[in-house]
Amino acid sequence: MNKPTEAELEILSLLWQLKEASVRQIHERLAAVKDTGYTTTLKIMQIMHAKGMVERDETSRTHIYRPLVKQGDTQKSLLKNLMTTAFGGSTSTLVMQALGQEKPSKAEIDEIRAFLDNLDNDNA
Amino acid sequence: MNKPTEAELEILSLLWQLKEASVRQIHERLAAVKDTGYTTTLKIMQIMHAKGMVERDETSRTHIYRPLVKQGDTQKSLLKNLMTTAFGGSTSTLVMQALGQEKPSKAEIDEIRAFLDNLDNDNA
DNA sequence: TTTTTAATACGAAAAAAATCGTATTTATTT
DNA sequence: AAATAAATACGATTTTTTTCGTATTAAAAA
Repeated sequence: MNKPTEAELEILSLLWQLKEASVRQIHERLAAVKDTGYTTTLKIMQIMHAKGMVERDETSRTHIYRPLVKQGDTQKSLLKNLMTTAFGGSTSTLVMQALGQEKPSKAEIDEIRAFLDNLDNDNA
Repeated sequence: MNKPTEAELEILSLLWQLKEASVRQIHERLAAVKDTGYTTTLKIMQIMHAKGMVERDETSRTHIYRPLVKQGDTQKSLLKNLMTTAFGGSTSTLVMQALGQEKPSKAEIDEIRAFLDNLDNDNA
């Protein structure tokens, strides 16, 4: 599982969200946020395709891209990496930093509580 | 707050842990894990110094480096970045992924519970 | 049909990051 | 004192990532 580059991740993230998209669709969203050229977006998506991170439907002239790498897997590996490099391996430090970031809603908090209860049961 | 590169982060991480260290000390730990040359480590630490990420005591021949960027701040900004790019901004998804990674101990779980309780109080 | 617009392909350049070799200096050992 | 070892400085190279220009092709509009 090869780590996506920063630019690749931005695009992957949009693909996960949209399920599928053309280069132009992706580019428009990127351009709304950062200053970048169309062919740059195109090229990175082509590279991702060459690497097998995405597939594309070429039946019509405008190719439609879909993510091949699973969001969960990528999240997992990036988190693991960050955990060891920046957090000295401490799960709880990472989790608390994340929670402190911006207050999650009550619903989210409860969701996490339930998750913790489950973990705890397994422990006992 | 400039994002450290991957190689810089590895070194920073060791510096946070050790509080201070010579190039050789850092290099030995790095070399235990990955295949890398001494001058490479040196060069990166010099670059970090030039960028103001670390300070160094040059009074003795062997320079002693100390981190200038705070671990918490760096963690925060890296997490925030990861949260938006890979997690579509969802705190709870990130937290649960992290928790699922490898089971935290009961102590850690309780620590996180307490943290959640606090958050929840503020909400109410 | 001609022109214009919108898409991909592709290579090359630019920028960023990492690696390494060599010179030089300082300390330590013989 | 001479030889060896261990450190920094620094430039150059290599590798990786990002950006972009230009050619070509296909569709749409005039």
